[in-house]
Amino acid sequence: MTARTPDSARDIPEATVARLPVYLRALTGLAEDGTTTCSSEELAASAGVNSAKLRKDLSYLGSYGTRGVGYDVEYLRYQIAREIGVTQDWPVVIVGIGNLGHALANYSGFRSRGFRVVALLDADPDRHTDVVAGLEVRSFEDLETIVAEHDVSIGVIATPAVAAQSVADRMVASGITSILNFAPTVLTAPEGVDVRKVDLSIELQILAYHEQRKAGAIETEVLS
Amino acid sequence: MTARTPDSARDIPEATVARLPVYLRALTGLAEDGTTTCSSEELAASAGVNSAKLRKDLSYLGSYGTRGVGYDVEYLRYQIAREIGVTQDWPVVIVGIGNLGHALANYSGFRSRGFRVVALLDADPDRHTDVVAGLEVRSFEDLETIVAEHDVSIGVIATPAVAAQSVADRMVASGITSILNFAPTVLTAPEGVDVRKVDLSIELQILAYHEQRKAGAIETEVLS
DNA sequence: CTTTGTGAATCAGTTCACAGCA
DNA sequence: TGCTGTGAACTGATTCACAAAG
Repeated sequence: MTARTPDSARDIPEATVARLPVYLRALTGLAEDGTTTCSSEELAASAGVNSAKLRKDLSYLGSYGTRGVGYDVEYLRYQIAREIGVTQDWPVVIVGIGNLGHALANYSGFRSRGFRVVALLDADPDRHTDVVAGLEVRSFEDLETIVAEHDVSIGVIATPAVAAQSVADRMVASGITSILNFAPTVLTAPEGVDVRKVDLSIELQILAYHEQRKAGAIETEVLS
Repeated sequence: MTARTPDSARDIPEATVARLPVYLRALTGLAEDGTTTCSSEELAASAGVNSAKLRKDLSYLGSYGTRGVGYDVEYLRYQIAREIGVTQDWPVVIVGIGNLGHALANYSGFRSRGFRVVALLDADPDRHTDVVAGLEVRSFEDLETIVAEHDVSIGVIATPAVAAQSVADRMVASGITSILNFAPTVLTAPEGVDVRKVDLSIELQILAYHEQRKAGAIETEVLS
């Protein structure tokens, strides 16, 4: 056993991991503006966080700044990209090519950030003639073949809620170990398989909650 | 001043607020299955959380359960819906009718959860002839009129990143106080305006980070 | 006897404030 | 002198474990 855990084996807090992509995007923006160096204050402003949090977050990756100066934009950008793992190319399959699946297939932000959509699958044979984002929509039955062929470890679910769990089960069986779920349902997956969800209507409901309280506060003000 | 803050003025932790929509969905599912009563254990399982957390969350709303028995599904569902504010109808405008805007306009989960899309706006005149989800795509210039006419307080941004901040500014100026941002950029808004973001590629990047570490762990195992 | 509702304990995340280095 | 990197203090969220209620 070495005294220090080597390389990228340090454990980074979940909250920090969730912000690294934001910093990466901010740094890309600064680089495009021709900025070569930035302080924690400037980068924090572009990323929409406070500078103490930014510095603490970066400290989990290592000491990539220079005291009295700041950070080299390009160097830091590379270090964060490497830490996240987006310097390599991740093949991805999307299952469920309805409105949302369409939008995801065409989303350029995946391609530009190290993700390559290798296949679009749908259970409905009527969709198998479609070509979306330059890819033919294929049968869900082809999942195993595609996963094996392209060594896919990340799957995206954009099916209706009722189909989502069975799609997830089949993904796991075929060897996928990370799932991004857009279907409005809770998925269960075995230990070792990561599931993240994006729920469009939940975010709106959270806004509605706060909006309702604003209205309440105004009423209270008027009454007082 | 009363000793106890009245009605819904109690303050509920942010983490709890974010889970209430999940409980609401789980309860709707149970109700559809014909379940009339459930324990915290059962509801927690449907929502994908542990039962202690569920009970603590519900305790912020009030005492809606019966000791020794559990919760009445329909009654609890209504109480949570009321607390979130989705018993009323929230008019919403969507700006940016590209692939994602299309998908959002057609998303049935909004309608069924108390949100009514009253207008689709786009800056591109070529899109103004389109009809999406039964609504004509209108000019972004109509924003103020529509917000005033329908008393809109929630706006959804699905434009490219470069346009997002100016759309947000214009929304705020027109009276919108809650914004859901799908554009991959950090928005700034004045005090009193809530902004939430949904970033499709950030979620994938978080999965990639964990996926990369799994691969690393396997390598370490092989070496040891 | 079962299951809720909740103080107390624990754990994670954020902010503060300043020592240490360029 | 200026800005990073980080212990220490603080704040918020989660989990535990049990008293209170039906």
